[in-house]
Amino acid sequence: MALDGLFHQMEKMKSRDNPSCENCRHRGKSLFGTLCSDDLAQLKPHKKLRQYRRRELLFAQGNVPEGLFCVAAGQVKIFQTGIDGRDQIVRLAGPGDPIGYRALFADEAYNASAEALEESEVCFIDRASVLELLEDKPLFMRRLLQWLCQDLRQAEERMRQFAQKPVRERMAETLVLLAQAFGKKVPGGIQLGIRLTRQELAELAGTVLETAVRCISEMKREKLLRGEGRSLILPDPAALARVARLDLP
Amino acid sequence: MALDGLFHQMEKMKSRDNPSCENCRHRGKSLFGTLCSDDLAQLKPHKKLRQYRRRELLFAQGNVPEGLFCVAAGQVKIFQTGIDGRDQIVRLAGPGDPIGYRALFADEAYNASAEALEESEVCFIDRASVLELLEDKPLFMRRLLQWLCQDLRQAEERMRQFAQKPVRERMAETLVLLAQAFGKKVPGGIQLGIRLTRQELAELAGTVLETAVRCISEMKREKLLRGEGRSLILPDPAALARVARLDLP
DNA sequence: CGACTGGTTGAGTGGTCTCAAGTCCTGTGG
DNA sequence: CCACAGGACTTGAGACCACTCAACCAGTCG
Repeated sequence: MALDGLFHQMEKMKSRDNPSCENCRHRGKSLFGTLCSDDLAQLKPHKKLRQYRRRELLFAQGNVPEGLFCVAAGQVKIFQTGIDGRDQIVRLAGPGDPIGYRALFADEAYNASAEALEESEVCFIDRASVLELLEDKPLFMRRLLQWLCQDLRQAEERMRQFAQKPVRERMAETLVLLAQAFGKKVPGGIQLGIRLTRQELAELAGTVLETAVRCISEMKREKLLRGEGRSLILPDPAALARVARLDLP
Repeated sequence: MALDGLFHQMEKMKSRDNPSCENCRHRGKSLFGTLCSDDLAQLKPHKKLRQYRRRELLFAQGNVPEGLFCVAAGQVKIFQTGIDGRDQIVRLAGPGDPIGYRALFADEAYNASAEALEESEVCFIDRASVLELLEDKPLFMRRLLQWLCQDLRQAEERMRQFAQKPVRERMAETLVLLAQAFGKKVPGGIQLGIRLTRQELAELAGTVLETAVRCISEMKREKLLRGEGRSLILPDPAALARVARLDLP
């Protein structure tokens, strides 16, 4: 009995521990890395952990932000839908990454949608609490500023790539960056640790499904890529990076 | 012509009268809109007004930021140079707009260059003073945050346009936005109040000189544009906006 | 088993880019 | 004021890249 009770207790703690940021292993890197335990405790009642299944929307383009999302586990894609229904993935968010903060702080409707790529757990903090944080904690705002600066640099960088590079190079770059961000070392290369359809790869690289497929097939023929079941392996990321003519790093 | 020259003269005198921000008519909208007169007075010794001639560089990609620029008069283009030497204009800055703040606050080298499009006067505030401002004035940081949010939205928006829209639509959009930002009403339409070469229009729209020229010629044939000497007139901006399939407003 | 989703390939077309003339402006120095 | 050099602009021809449409295959799930 006692044991059973203890076990039950542990289970509860696990699921309630996760929702608390104190022990979140992503805390250091995240937006909340500058907050002390007291701050986090204060934040706790205004925070909910939500579960999302693959394909489920966190929010949709045009909605009004009710709060701030922060990924605890899983992967989320943020994308804009164009006039003809074609989607463009703006960025991917993994554990520790905040979502939807731009619209929230600019006090606008979302101009992108967010969708879980896999089973995900996402923290949600209500609007008022976040804004309060912004008022009271200069370091929080500072961190937020850093985040915006990063995103802005990447967005401008990517804008230029889209304007100047052919699809093949953009696809190579996309794969290299995915490998850097979500890659796992496996014998014989780096495996993409994220589940994306060809359609989604196309939307990342800014092209169309068929063209993306052709690029990937071609790269496989050139031994720059290998397919392992559903996921891709990069035997030589450096070679791919040369194909991409990466100009920053 | 003569009128234009006079106007220029007036502009010059105005800005020569007040190198200090207190009376700057762009103060309200600018980054410094939240600062009181005392703050501005304190800032004064760390501030210099610099003159730039057309084509002159404010800073170059790769440089380390020494401070913050803020346009007092004139026009400045911010652009990135690609691997093959092709330039992409990231944005334009007019009176009241800050320049180079992203790199400064992210503590990185510039990843773009800035060049005066015409005779311009630009305020320069040294790095230490700006960072101090950031520490001491929460409202200043808040304003900065807003600015970053705006720029990020535009960058992401533009990224999608580049990925999804054909050149003709992007060029139409570019012209409409230029008209909104720098247009002057003249009999028979709106005239672009900014001096850009076809090359620069191409770099804004993310294409090549020849293609840009062809788009413009075509639009002239369709009466969507008129050329007045060097500058362009939009007889019917709304029609152009339809061509551009503007999806936000 | 059929419906469905995701992946793959082919054929054809049109949009953009490149290269290569030319012409039109404009600022400059005689 | 003119002449001129050089930059800015314009147009054409050709090649190629990327998109569309269409068909087909391989799993997966009810």
